[in-house]
Amino acid sequence: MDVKTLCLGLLGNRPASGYDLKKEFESLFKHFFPAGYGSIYPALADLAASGYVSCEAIPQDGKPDRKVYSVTAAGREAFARALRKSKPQHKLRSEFLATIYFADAMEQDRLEELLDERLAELGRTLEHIRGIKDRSEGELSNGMRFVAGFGEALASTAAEYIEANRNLLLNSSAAPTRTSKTTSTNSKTNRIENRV
Amino acid sequence: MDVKTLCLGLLGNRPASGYDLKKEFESLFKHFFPAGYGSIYPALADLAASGYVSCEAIPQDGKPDRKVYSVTAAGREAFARALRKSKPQHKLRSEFLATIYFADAMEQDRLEELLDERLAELGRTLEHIRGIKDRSEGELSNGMRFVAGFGEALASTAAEYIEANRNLLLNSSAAPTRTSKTTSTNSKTNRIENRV
DNA sequence: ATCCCCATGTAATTTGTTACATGATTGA
DNA sequence: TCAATCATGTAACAAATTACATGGGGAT
Repeated sequence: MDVKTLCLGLLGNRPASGYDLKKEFESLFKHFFPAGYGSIYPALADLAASGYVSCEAIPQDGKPDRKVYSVTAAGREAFARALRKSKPQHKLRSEFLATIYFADAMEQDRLEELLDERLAELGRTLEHIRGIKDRSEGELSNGMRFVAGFGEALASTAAEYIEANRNLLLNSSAAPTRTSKTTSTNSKTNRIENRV
Repeated sequence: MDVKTLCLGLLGNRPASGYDLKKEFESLFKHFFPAGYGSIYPALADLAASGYVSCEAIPQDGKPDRKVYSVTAAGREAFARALRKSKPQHKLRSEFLATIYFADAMEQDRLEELLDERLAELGRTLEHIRGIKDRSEGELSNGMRFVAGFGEALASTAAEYIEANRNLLLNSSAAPTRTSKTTSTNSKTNRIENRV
């Protein structure tokens, strides 16, 4: 499942131009599968070359032709095959965590800065996802809702974890607090009233 | 912060061979910064060429020389600079979520299979992290504990979310449930009380 | 016997990111 | 006037993954 396959899948919902697809990537896929023009345009060219999509060029004035792509029958089959293909990955690559791993070798200020920046980013992610959910009330499919909720759950857990445990990086006592109902035994120390 | 920088940082704790570093990547970094020999060996060669590490080759019989690398003063400075460098990224690339996004176009069996496989993987991740924590009781630094706890929190949230919402992908009613203490009131609808 | 651990590396390939290249229209 | 939106693409670069290449020793 690469950018190419994803473009093919999105075109299955409705015909679109590369520019349109970029906007879709910016909206729902942003937090778990970002893609830029540099990936999308070549992907569309490849799909067209494989016969999985057809392209209609619509002339416009002042702008390059708007090239609208539609899935072909072969394209639909190829996408269905891709969905059946096993083992979709789920990969995290976090320079943030890698950096925090070396917290001992860092200055407090720098540490605070990193944690705050990450919290801010998580806040933006949450806003973004909620914005999508609000704006498109009834229009989301089950898959879309599931995915949006998943992103929301992960981002809020991450934020809560950072808030609950940042002191662990500054002082040198205490064990990590799980932001969860199972957190159990942190009675007085740092307990989080949490929830989950 | 790439594999090269991470190797440099790890060598700051103790001298090691490429083989040793691989094992460290397999342990604590596995879930957020995986790296294979194909990345590690070239990284060490680069670091040596830059003068950030020195190498001592220890002859062995039947095996290739064991090459043990140690950080130099220049290497320590370079690593400290890297830690001060701003904006460490935190990137997720999930084919899993991308696939689920198209849940409507998939068969139930396939969907179940994907969810179960993901849950199994999350279970393995949790076991892995807890194993590390248990095995190295007092030896973990604050940074390491924070990172391990972070991974644990994310993985368990993901697992709980999938379990709580898989029905959403099968039936066609209901809104996503946030895996949260407030989940409670799913009285008649499926409404979620949620939110952070 | 067979598999896993030890131990190193190179080369090809894949994928994606960033920078480059162009340019009109619309709204603040 | 300035920024944003619309609209497409190519080329260079970066980074990591995978496959290739080799081989002894020890445990089951």
